[in-house]
Amino acid sequence: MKTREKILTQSLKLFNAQGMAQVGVRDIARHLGVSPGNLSYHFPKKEDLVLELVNRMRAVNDQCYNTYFSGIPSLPGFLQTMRGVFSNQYDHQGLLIGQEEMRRILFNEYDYKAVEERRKTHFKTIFLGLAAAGELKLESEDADFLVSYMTLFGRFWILESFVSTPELSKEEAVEKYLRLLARQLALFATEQGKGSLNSFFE
Amino acid sequence: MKTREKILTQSLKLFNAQGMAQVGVRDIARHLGVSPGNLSYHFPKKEDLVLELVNRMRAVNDQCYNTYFSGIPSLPGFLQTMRGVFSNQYDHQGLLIGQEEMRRILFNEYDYKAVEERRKTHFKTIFLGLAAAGELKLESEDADFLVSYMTLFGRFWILESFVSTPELSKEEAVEKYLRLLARQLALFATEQGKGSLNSFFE
DNA sequence: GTCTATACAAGGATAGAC
DNA sequence: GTCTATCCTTGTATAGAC
Repeated sequence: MKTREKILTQSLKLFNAQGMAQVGVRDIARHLGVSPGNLSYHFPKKEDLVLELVNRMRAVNDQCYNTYFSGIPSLPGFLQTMRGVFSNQYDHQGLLIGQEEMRRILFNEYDYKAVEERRKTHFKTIFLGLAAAGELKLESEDADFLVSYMTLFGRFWILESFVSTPELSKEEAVEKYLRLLARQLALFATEQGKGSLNSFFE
Repeated sequence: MKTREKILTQSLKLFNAQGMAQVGVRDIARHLGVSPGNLSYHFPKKEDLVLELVNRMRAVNDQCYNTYFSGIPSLPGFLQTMRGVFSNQYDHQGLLIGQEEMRRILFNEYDYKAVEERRKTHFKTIFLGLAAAGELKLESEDADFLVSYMTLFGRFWILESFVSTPELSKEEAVEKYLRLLARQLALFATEQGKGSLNSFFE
């Protein structure tokens, strides 16, 4: 494996274990048996390293969503998609828990506002699609309400999990929050949708 | 005002403006016209300073909840309480946004698990009280579901607000997330409860 | 292109004089 | 209570070996 890849792999491992702020470039270098300066060569700033990891996480998430959009809208399909997303988020917990740092970096890098908007329309499309498919029954501003729920929940379930129930395994945590999400969706589900949800967890 | 108080006031101001990680002890000292060493005298570690600010925030929050418990359970009462809590959280945004740092500190300081449990039973008591008062209609595990919702939402609405809509003023942000909370509660409200909710926002 | 060694700046923390 | 001086760690930059 190339050094660059090794750095990324090892960094993520350390970030997940100790948090971004606690892991210094010297730590990473030591774990790899290379010099700190070598890190600087591959990633001039620690930010660059983090940004690369964030981009990879996002790429996997996007793939999950794309798979969803390539099929027929359904609640089980959506939950399966979110299971993939949650699992991926869990694998990058170190980045997500270091919220502040990550936010600062992304803020400088992207048109953050645009990314946020895209995220929202994304979910709105999904929910309206589920309504059209007869899975959800959405009145007046229910779709926007669900979008608000989804953006907050989808971003912070993992932080909540670590704060509230740090003893859970990855599978347990993902399933727990997937069920909470399903329960929320059930509040807006048609009879058909409720059947879909029940079948998903069997 | 004693130097100790001045330090706390100024620190919070700077933390809110720039984030905990971005504000150094030297910055705080310079803004106060005292030496960095003087800060160390009053707060040996930066952690100690943060911890004191967190404790004060919590004290105000507890006061909000105590006021609620001293009255008759009602949805408007609860929302009013949460408006106070949200407002207080907003005033301490710097601490809450520096999630990682704060969590590390609290983890060492308290029996964190116990605090989390207390928080949950707290909300459960509130929701069961609202059900008993005829405001909410809770079946089987609805109460636990709402508690899960409330702990996550109550902790992360402010982060979500800054990520998602950083342009909002304090009042706008607090009202926005208070309405989202109300909307969630409305999903479990009795006819009486729905009336209560509507009256609250008029 | 890849890596080591090393220097520098900035931040938290401490000791000791006043 | 307050200050100065100093130490240690961490992120960052670069000169130069291979």
